Amino acid sequence: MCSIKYAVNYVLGRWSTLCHTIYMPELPEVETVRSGLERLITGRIVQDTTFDTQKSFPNSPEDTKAFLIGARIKSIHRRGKVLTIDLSSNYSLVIHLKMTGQLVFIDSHARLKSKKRFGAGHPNKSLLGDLPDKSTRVKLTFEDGSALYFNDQRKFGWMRLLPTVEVPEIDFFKRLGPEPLQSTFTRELFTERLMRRKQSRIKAVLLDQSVIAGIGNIYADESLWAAKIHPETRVILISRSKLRALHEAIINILRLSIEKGGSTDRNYVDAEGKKGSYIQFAKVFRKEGKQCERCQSTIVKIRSAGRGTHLCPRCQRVSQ
DNA sequence: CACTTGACCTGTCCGC
DNA sequence: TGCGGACAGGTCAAGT
Repeated sequence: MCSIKYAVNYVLGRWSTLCHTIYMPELPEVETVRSGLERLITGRIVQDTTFDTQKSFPNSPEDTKAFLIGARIKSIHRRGKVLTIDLSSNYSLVIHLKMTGQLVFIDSHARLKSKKRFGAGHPNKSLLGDLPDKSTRVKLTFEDGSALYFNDQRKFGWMRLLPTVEVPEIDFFKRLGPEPLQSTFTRELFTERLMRRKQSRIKAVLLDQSVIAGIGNIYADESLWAAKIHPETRVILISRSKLRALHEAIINILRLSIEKGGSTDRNYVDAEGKKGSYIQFAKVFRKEGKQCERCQSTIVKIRSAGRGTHLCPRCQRVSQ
């Protein structure tokens, strides 16, 4: 699979290191996973589960099995980059995919044709091979023989099983900022959230999940390019009109990406039967050395907020 | 308070 | 051909 991908990218003249630097799930990717899972596993009853260690489930193995086995999948929600699967046992599975986490659904009746892989989607050979593989951490088997796998190469992701009523009380959710795609995320709310961090650099603020939920490295860079703001600009120095542009850019880019099924790789898109992926529309992310489509300057890559950060040095000036 | 660094991990690429 | 180091980046904790 890797070699196919390399060949395709090479032939298209779009060589990149896609094979190992895979797009991390941010809000649009997690939303795509959510809607896919909703369609595929809602109503199914968990028959059995296997999991690697306590790392996947801090609950005792006995509790984990007790609250999972026999439970029916009621509904699936997303908040920021986190998924919550509500079960009829009144427990919920809370899942953060972090960078390399995937949820793979395999239907019992047509194994080869209906494999659905969600998440970061690193294109290793297991996509064509069988699961579980060495990065499988959790497997849920349903009563009809279908299964959901949690694969996570780098093991940064986590799952928690806890009473549904306690889900909003976990620290992660308590700290989380507003959902940028809800109608309540107005320009006024956006400005108010940003102004809590007046002296900080805008990129760091956009990545801060307690300010706004769901934005990661890709969408931070893309939004800042769209609004013509340098990532290192301090919030207090950004003009009113550019803040307005940034607010609109965040919403429009996240929406477009969800429409495109997220920024995952070609294989994932094929598995979902969608024609495009958002990353093909990226203007700056991993485009260093290429021309800015607005002004033809060369896009550069710097480090900001400890992350690789892509920008057009002419369109996005530090203070203007 | 703002910012940086390290830790958590694995796989891949690059230079020697 | 092999090996070490850099790098990818979401989040939290600790240090400056």
